[in-house]
Amino acid sequence: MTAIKETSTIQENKQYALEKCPVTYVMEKIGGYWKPIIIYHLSSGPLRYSELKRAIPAVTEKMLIQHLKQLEADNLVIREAKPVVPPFVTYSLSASGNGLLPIIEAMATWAFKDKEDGFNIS
Amino acid sequence: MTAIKETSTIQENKQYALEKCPVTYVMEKIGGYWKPIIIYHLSSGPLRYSELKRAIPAVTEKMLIQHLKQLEADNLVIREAKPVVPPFVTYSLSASGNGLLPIIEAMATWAFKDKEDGFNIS
DNA sequence: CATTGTGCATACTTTAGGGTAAGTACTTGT
DNA sequence: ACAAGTACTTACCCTAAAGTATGCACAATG
Repeated sequence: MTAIKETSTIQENKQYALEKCPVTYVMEKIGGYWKPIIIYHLSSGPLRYSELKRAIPAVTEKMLIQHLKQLEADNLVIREAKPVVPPFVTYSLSASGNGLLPIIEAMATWAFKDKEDGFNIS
Repeated sequence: MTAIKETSTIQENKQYALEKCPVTYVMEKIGGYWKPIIIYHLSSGPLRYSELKRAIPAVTEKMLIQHLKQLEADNLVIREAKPVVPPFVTYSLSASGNGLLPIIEAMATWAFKDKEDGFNIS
């Protein structure tokens, strides 16, 4: 993962925001471009790595694996690997990851309504 | 064959994600470092620009005004200026902006629980 | 007459994160 | 022999968003 420079105000401010703001906390966990999409795809059941890859064609392998690793590190998804060859790895949502689904749904509801109402081109 | 890149994949992918994913849509609106914090501070009532500035000392004026402008453009906050000098400008949440509060609350609940459960190394 | 306080604007720099391209190890199929 | 499929890894590049620094117009205050 990208090495973080410990002497940047960006990081300091992120710390501030993380403590002050639960939204930022959540963002840290699901804020990557593909994370919510991955979570969405896993919400209907476990998937293999290659299944995810095919389900989200636009994502590159690097991004997919990177986000999966982060999600795993944050205990949102669970990785299970069978020691066979060719490899057999499945990803599924953890309890914590499942807990995000209502939030995502609430967002979807808001987004839908906002898109409707917002015919106001200012 | 001067292959000048006129379209970035980042933008293409953002488009993809925006259409496919309500979370990304919401992120686009409240995804800035300071936006949720601004919204939080406005949730208890309208504030003047300078009051916001003092309420969130860590934010720079550029970021504050930039995010306020974006929030205004997205119809999440309402700017009201009195044509007096010194200027008197207040910001308040719009109906749409208020609609975000339940989401933020849901996030707060999740974040709180996640922090508790997850005394995970990281 | 210089400072303070309002609410911004704008040029320049940094950095975190996303993207590209290529390689790895191992086996099965042709 | 070689391609294809599995699940990654690594080195490097590019950009959008965040940050730094400064300036503006105006009035009241010391």
